[in-house]
Amino acid sequence: VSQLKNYTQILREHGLRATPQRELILEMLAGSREHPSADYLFARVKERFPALSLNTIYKTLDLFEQRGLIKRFNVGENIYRYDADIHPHAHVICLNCKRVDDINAKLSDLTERVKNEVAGHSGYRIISADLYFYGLCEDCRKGR
Amino acid sequence: VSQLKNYTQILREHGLRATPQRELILEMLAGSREHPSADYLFARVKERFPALSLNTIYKTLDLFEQRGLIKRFNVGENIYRYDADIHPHAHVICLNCKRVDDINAKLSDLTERVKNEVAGHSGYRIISADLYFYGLCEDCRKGR
DNA sequence: TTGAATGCAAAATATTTGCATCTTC
DNA sequence: GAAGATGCAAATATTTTGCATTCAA
Repeated sequence: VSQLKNYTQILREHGLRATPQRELILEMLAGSREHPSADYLFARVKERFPALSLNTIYKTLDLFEQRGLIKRFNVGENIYRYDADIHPHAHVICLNCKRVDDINAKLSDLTERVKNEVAGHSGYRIISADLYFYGLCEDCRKGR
Repeated sequence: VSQLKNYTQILREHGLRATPQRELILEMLAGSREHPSADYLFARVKERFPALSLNTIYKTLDLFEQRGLIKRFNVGENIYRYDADIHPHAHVICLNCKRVDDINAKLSDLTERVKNEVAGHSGYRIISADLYFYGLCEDCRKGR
């Protein structure tokens, strides 16, 4: 999602009504590197819209995903996380602090490369790929 | 898990008491290519142990995973699935019928290869990798 | 003004916890 | 016999559904 466009415009371009809640949810996702869960977004968006319901968060996120605005995924926690960066990219998860980071930019083509390799050698017609790497982040290794 | 050993022996080798429920759960996992969920295992094991509780399934599966007997994972459904094949290997998931298959044997080293590639180029110390590929299985493509 | 979005409440799904009883070693 | 496993019940966590009210276009 381009940082230069305003969110009203982006929503309309995707055939969605521009409500203040939706704009803020999208803004938070686009401005976050944390791959937030519904619960986390609910808490943050509720600060500005105290009457907000979790229902709105879930409905909005589902809709955004259906229109291709965001991606929903699961790193193995049985919690959905959401990402405004829909460009295929792999994730690294810290087994200690549970943070979820994007993979190093040097490996930005990894997901596509691996997907293409599998596509030719599988009984399936492959449409997408999700790659997750588990380990220890720098902070946790240094005991921070 | 070797097919030749009996499950009593395998459990004891892993420091676990051999109860009939555990033996059957392990046998079912080892004999299945379906990557079953807790719920599915519960239904199947309950056929032979009608008093079985879901609690036992979950406790047993957790324990098995802690001892390295099985692997727990999540293909993006918010349901845990379990696999007695602990050898690192990628999975392909049918977006239509939701079946979860192991990747083609020709690509058996894919997970390790990709993991090693990432290990050198990441701020993380990488310990493991999970690769998921989504698409349409042969049956669904042929409209079966 | 009208169809769609929101909020509130309840339900559904999956998993975890507490505890008494029973079983394995 | 003692530590550990099982079963039953209740609790927790996350997501989904139903419906009346409000809002965007």
